[in-house]
Amino acid sequence: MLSKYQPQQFEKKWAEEWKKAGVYKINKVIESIKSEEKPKFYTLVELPYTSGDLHIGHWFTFTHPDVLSRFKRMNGYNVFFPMGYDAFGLPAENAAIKRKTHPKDWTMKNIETMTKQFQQMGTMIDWDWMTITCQPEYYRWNQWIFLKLYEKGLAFRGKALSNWCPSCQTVIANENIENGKCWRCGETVVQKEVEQWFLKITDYAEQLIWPSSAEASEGKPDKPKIDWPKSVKVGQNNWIGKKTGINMDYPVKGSKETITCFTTAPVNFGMTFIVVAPEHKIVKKIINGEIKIDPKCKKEVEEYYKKAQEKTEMDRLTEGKEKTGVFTGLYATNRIAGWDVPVWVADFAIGHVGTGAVQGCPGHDYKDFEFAKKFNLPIIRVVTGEDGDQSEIKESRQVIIKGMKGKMVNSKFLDGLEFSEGLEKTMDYAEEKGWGKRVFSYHIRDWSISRQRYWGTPVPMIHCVGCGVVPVSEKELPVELPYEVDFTPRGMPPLATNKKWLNTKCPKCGKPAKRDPETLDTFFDSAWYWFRYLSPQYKEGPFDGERAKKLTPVDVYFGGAEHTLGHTLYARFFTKFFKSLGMVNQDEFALKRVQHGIVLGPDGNKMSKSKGNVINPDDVVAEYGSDTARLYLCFMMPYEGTGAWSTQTIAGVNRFLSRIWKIYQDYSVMVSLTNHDKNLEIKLKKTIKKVTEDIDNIKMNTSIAAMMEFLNDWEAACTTSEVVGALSQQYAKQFLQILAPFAPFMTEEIWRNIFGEKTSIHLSSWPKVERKIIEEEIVLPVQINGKLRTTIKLQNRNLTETTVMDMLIKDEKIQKYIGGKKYRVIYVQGKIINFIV
RNA sequence: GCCGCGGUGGUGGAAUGGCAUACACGCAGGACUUAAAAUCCUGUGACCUCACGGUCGUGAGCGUUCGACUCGCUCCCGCGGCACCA
Repeated sequence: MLSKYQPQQFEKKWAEEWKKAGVYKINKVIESIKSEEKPKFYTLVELPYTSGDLHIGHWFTFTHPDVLSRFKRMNGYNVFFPMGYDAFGLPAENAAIKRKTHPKDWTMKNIETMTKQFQQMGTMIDWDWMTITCQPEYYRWNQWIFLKLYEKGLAFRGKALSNWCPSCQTVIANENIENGKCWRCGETVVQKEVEQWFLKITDYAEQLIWPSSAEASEGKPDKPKIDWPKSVKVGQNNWIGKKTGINMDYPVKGSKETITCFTTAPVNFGMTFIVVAPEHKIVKKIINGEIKIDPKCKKEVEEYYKKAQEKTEMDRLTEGKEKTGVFTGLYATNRIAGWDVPVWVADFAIGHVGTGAVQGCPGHDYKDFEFAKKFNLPIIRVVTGEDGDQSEIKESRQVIIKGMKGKMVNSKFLDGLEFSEGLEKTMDYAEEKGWGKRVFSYHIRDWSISRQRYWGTPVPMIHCVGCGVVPVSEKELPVELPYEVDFTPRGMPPLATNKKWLNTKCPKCGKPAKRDPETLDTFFDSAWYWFRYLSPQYKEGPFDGERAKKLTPVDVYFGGAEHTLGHTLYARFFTKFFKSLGMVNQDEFALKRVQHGIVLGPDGNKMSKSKGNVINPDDVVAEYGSDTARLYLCFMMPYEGTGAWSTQTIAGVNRFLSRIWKIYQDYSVMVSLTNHDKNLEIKLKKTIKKVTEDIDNIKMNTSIAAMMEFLNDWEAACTTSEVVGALSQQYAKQFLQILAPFAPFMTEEIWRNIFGEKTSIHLSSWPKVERKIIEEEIVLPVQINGKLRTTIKLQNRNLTETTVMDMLIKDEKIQKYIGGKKYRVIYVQGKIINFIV
């Protein structure tokens, strides 16, 4: 009697068996790196946040990496696929406040439930090898790294206008603002001047720029190939925002002042005014009387400055697009064009962007144009070379924009030049004359890492009245995060409320001093965690350098696209910093980056409790088992894709596994196979090849499709040949092996119980891939004038054109098209034949 | 506005420049059943045709090619990122 496919009967059993036998022990990986017999493979998945809700999206994220890891292991790699949790952070603290519990208790409980759910997945993760960022064993090294950064001048205390979330009561990073709102709570972010800790990521701006693909491929044979998505590289480069330009100096008439404007395109022959930001030093000097101007103008400037102060930067940039501004009464000299331009104050200029002053070229820039139009300033468009309307160029090198009010100016300066050449010449000229200096500018800003909240790594610094800011000595680490703290929002850092913790002695002078009550941004925690994964218990440093040498860089890093501008950039920054300290010798921490999409609810919406469309992995496992869930998640769409969960498709995938189960049941009753199907064997070899290539390229959906196709053929062969199985045991086992990374439980059950194997299928070696598979028969498409008209069966794909032509010329159908006409033939051996009549 | 990615059946999606729509879902018809579920078989891009067969067809339009979903150019639409960035 053949049994039905009932995964619930054996999945738990194998999970326990694997654990008992230590099939997935990382210790074994660590032992074998010493011998260097096997190549290493480091699979990394972004460490999940301990939200407590494990939803099917987590499974989706982890299944593909698990399949790849199992596959690599069967292919002889020493695979390192560790796990950890991102356990500090605001959501835990907010949840604890809401539930009247403690962030630590809440977090640790979540880790427990999440781990249990994860374990059902049947991943090859070793759950005894974990890294949890909220534990002192981990954050102690955050503090150590912070001290190193401080030592190198890369961590500094600064006062800056910062993004402040009034609801979370903390500073948040630029990268974590979505449409002017806090990424975690959705509250509108305001600007507030706050003193805080920064990391000088700007010092690494140049190093963090991804080389163009041309530069990257410029023969560096010793360097490994870095394969990151274009979207990430381009996105990060835009964020770093390196621009070449020039700082132009404009002397202010009747004073010793100079206004410097940064520009990437010095269109000085179209420049008709200057705008300075309200924060500009010129404005301060006007207000304090250092620069004398017309009293009426002064009054207007003062009022405008006051109004601008009341607005946050966000208000200034978002409220309407209507330009505002006032004239200062001052003029500055545009020495290149040879005329004076009025100086205005306007809040569309921002103090910290460029030099805080804009040279207004309304003929070339849209916002300058708007400003000029509103305040009736001249608008000149510079036209050179072949640009613009030729008839007007004859009159002058500069032409007024059609329909715009303005003035015409003659200049021989740009004669005969293309526009871009004109810009170059202007820059050269300005530098030569000492009126300007070429500079680079970057968009990226220093990384604010202070958080005025409780649940994070304490900043290992002490504030002493006499000595100032003093670092905690390395020996004193960790500065433990105290449990007893009032962390409800009170407008001050919660740690400051625990006086016992706060008050300490200055390490320098020994007098009473206070600890820094701030905590580190959790992106600090995740900027280096994969190094800690190598040795979670290591006590001599953040990680074991020997292991880092053997196991890093990461081979594939799986994660979300939302971390393009935050986490992955910080992680690259830390890697380069570690390299500068000699701790590692790699430029990039991950050779390949793969980004997952999102599993939507069955209704096509993002899963959320309020919509009631959340798919719980536990329910799926109860209904179909883990193998089906895993297989479905791999089959439903490519890893990068986003799509809805389908209760119908998963039933189809379950059907596929049932059919496999059934076909293997035959082997338990089979005595001997008399009629092994040679054709099917060739199909299997092709399937093995396809599956091997596709898993390597993380195209799990098409590898499953290939296996489905094979099963269809196999079943068909079983009925036609009237031989149970149709495939000898040797090959039936191979098919089971290529399915094993996807369906670890079922394949193990069959491997052991039906084929009687003594060791796990997951420790077996991947079937050999045959490079050249000789097919007994192929079908060649025949085209007439590029259109498919018929096909022809060939004994093999290596037949010559003459042979094929001999066969075809007799064909009636072909004769219908080519009979009596002139034609020529294109024959691609084994692929296609095309008659051009 | 700038940058990046995409547009293929009813649906999810396949196709080193070489048979477009693999695989799956759904749907339709059939077998089994007293009946249903499950399972199995057949069909399934559109249009014309009783049929054999033919025409059209990968967002639109040009182009390169014996041959284009794939390469080039010009548009249209959708998604994502950045942005009063000087």
